[in-house]
Amino acid sequence: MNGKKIFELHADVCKALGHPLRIEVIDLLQKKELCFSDILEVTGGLKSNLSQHLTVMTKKGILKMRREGQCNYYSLSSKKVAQACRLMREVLIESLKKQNAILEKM
Amino acid sequence: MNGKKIFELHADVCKALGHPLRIEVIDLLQKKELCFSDILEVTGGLKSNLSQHLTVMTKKGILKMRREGQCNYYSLSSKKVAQACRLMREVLIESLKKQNAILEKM
DNA sequence: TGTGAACTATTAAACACTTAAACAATGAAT
DNA sequence: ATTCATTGTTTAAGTGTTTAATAGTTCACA
Repeated sequence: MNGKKIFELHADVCKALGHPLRIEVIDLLQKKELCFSDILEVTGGLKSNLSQHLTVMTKKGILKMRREGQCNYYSLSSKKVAQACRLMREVLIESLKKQNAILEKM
Repeated sequence: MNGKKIFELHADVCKALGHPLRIEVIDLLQKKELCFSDILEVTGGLKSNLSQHLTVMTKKGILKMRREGQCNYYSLSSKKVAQACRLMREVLIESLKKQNAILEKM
């Protein structure tokens, strides 16, 4: 494997976290597996769009899908996804706090 | 704050991980702070390009920058960035293994 | 055969990436 | 003080990628 190839694959997986709707879905699925229409009900928006985003996340390996009867159930492929997401949320919070502190000094 | 606003900000921070060069930089900075030209030497490519990627990461709060003498030193804003990145790398590895297992069955 | 659940295809608009060139800011040499 | 080299940053243009919206399709099953 070319030395840079791993960075491409890694970035590709990370990219799957880089959309508000996808973050919201990961947040939802932290608690438990849900089917497509359950997710749609919470997130709102178009079915086709949600479907596309779920497909992206599944292809990149951060979600798993299982078909049962007429419903498609989605879940996180690993707890590590939720952990990584939580860590990045903390990075965000710290960054917002820092910005705020700077603003208050002005 | 609008309920969805946090997802946007969160996705924005995650998006900063979604590029091969930026993953490579995070990998490098895990060990220690480095100055621009050190990073450039390892990653290769154009300096203007690297500069832009570093600026993005700094603005999104995942890197810090410090000027010393004629050099700009970059470092991770928090160990959490490295941790999150490592977790996502593990998610990738697991996903690659799974794909491989599927291929071998064929 | 009709219905509910979800996926796929298409396209225009928005956004991100690369490249090259111009532009600071600093420090050293004359 | 002036000039030069070094170290990056900024800007602008062109290209490529991602996203949202719409419409159409598939599949299971009652």
